[in-house]
Amino acid sequence: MRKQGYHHGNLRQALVEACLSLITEKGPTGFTLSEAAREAGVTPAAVYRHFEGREDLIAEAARQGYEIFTALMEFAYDNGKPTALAAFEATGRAYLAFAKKYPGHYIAMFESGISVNRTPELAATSAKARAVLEESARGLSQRIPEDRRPPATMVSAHIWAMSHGVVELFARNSPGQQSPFDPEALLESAMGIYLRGLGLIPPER
Amino acid sequence: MRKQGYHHGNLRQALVEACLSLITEKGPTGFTLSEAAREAGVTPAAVYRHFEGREDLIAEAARQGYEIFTALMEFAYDNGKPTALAAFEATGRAYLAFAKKYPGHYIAMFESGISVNRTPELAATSAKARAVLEESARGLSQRIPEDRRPPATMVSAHIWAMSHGVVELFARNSPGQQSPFDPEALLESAMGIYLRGLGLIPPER
DNA sequence: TGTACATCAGTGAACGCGCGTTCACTGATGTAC
DNA sequence: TGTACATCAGTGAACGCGCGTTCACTGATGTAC
Repeated sequence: MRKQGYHHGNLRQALVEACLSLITEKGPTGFTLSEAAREAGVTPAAVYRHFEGREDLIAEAARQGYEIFTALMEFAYDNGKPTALAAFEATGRAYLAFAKKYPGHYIAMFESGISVNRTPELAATSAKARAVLEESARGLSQRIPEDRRPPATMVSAHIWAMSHGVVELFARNSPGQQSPFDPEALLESAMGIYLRGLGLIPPER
Repeated sequence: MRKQGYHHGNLRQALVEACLSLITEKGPTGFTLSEAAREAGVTPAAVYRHFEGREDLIAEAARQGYEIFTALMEFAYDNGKPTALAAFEATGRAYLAFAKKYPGHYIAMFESGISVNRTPELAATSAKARAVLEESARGLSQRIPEDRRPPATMVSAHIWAMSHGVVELFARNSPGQQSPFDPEALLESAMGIYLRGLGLIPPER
């Protein structure tokens, strides 16, 4: 972000970071290319040396987000250790932690309207993220007797939807008032009830 | 939307509708006041006869959304008939149906970043909507033995988050590809597992 | 029923503004010899 | 080590554009008598 001479040194990344902080502040469509340039301490024209335009900039922010996201999820999942159940719960917590720690990335990824198929690279990165979630769900659902085992992709979708819903409705100081619930507690309790419903933890605590 | 003479006749509502269709197309911040005026067949200056500006217009769209939403939820809930469980499931389905049928309203309400406390009127309307959801959850959770009964507000929040997550991730042809799941089926199955986890429906189907 | 007049809801011209984008340019950096 | 030169990454001026907002205005409507 700091500029010492005529050459910036790392303008590309500085622009991505300006974009991220503007997204966090004003939403995915609430800022202009010129603003991002200004925040990076540079002329609007300079942006074109690195990106084709605003969309392209946001897409790169999203890509970096998926990169971080995947790493975090993989770390949390830890190849299903110590148990499939614990690993699964850890991914849920990691999802929330990511949304909290990287709000700009999160918005670029899930709220900006940028298509994941915009570039092959973005598609690949996001597919990898999804794969971790699904592998975690698969490990888990294998412990359910085969005849009443739901598809792992479905379980994964359920938890993803729940996590995303919690983030959107309760983790941001979203529509005006702040949340009446602690988002972590909310996700934890929802997952507990859900897993009980799957027969993976005993009905009585 | 049709203009026959010098006077529009119902410009205020026409503007709201233009706003809704633009929101659906381009997102909550992806259109201008002038565009909305144009779509309603009117000069930008005319908008100021009815609204203070863009935000005010969106807020009115959101308010109308909450109005419809509440009515739909109340109809689905039907005072807990025939059973608390059936009524609860009906509200879940109604949530999804609303999001599908009124995407513009839905976005104005939940994605536009318009604070629900912007005007007392908007706050009241949205509180009423939330109340229906909570009453439904309360009726349901009363059937759980008191010593292990979760707070109704929490149950309500869980279902709301799940529904919202399903809408955002799977009901829109959101990030690029269309959904791999039918959103109705996804919500239905998630709610089934969740309710089983609460001990409200038997463990084995 | 007809007329005069007040009110209302729109027009259209004007303004200043910031944006995106292009372009020839220039200062800084890297490298061949 | 020094120098010449190519390349790179930025500048800043220029442009046309559409926006938001204001204003005096005007055409349509409603109403009192």
